[in-house]
Amino acid sequence: MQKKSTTRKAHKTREPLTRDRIVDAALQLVDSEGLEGLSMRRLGTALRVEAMAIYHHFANKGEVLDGVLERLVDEVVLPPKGSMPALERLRHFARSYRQMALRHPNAFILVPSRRFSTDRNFARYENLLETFQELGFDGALSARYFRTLAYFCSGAGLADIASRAQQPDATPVVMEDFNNSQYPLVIAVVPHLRAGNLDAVFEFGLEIIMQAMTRDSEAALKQRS
Amino acid sequence: MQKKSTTRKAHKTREPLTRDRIVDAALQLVDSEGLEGLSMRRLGTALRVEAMAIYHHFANKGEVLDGVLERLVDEVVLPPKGSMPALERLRHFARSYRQMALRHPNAFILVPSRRFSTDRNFARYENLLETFQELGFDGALSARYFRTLAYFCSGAGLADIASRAQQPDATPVVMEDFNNSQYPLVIAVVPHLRAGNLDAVFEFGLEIIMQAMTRDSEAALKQRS
DNA sequence: GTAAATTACTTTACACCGTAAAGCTGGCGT
DNA sequence: ACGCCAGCTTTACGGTGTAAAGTAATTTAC
Repeated sequence: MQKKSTTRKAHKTREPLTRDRIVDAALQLVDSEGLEGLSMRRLGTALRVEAMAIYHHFANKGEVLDGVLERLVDEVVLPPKGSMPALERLRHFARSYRQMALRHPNAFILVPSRRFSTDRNFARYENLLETFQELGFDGALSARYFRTLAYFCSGAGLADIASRAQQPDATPVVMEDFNNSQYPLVIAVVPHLRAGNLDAVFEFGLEIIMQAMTRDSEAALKQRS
Repeated sequence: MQKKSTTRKAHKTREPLTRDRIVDAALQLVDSEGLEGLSMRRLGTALRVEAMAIYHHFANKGEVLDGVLERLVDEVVLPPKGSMPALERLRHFARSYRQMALRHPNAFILVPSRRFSTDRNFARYENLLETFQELGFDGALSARYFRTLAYFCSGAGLADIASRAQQPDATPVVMEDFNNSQYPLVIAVVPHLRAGNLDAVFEFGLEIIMQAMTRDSEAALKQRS
């Protein structure tokens, strides 16, 4: 009752602002310019509006960032219940999480650092936890595996982004006189951490967690029957 | 030759600025006020100096942050080579990493998000990789386990910090009408993720990685002999 | 011993930031 | 027809990082 239909109202004036349009523009700005490139004034300019206009839709900049965050987590998909075994669904979830991170390297930092407890997000958790329940895990074990998977995925997202980001100022680690340096083990490892190999590194770690879950799931389901 | 002894010079004037003193004050400021509480002017005030004085020791604010970052990673200890088996040393390293995160919740975000490739840091990597080598891992496997452990630890640091941070504005998730809500699985899991239980959650995930390393190490060392 | 150079810091200034507060303005309900 | 008010703009304030120039003391050069 307090909010009228903002839908069909722009008939001859310009398109009015909406939370959606603002968050769209904000995410686009962050994707292209980086997190520090997002200012209320720049965001206003992108929307052909004065900065203060945004404050009629969001209380402050933090709320805009929360909107962007919500967009990001919405991109992560857990396959629907019947589509594949529970373990495979979790594996897809983890991969989807990582793909989201790589699509939004500048914005991703928001995900593990900004806390958000919206109702919608609780629903997401509930969905995920159903999958753990299918594996036979109780609350304690679900909590542990949920966090283990989340730790791994968010750490991988951050680290991979940092690995891929080539900052122009930094020394490009010239291999010329680095090859016979004092750090032979580093040299042996570096090629395996190039951008093209990070997928395999991620899959390696993910597999370790998945195998542990498989074992515990079999034990839990057997005991239960 | 270009830098004279800046050590004994303050005989009647005040203590002169040094990079160390600046980074000290910066870390202290971040610890007590948060990352966004660190500004060049506030940092100057803390050092009883004008903000611009700092620029005679650091090119810009980013370099100061890099200094703080260096301080943080210096707090993480890998036990010396003879002190205990390689696997135990890595376990201690992981715990030490986590403890550092919990000691500096406001500054920790710098660690997984800021890239830094100082010589000193390469030396640290080399040290760590020696431990993996002891386990019989080649470059590829070292790379994979190194990253898996790092992913897990940095993700855990971030998530635990976010979990512990109670922001005063947020709804304190009133359990009154939440208990018989639509999210029973969330309710079953939440108590296991309270601050007091996060140590156990971390150890759980760490153990999964350690056990995988143990298996692979035994296989690698056996094959080698 | 004096002049020049260097070092360590301050002063001033600029363009940007988030946002509080007040002003405008056109379409709507009555 | 009138007033309201949602949606946007204007102005302003105190903060930010830092470029550029100024100042004072110490060190160096001859």
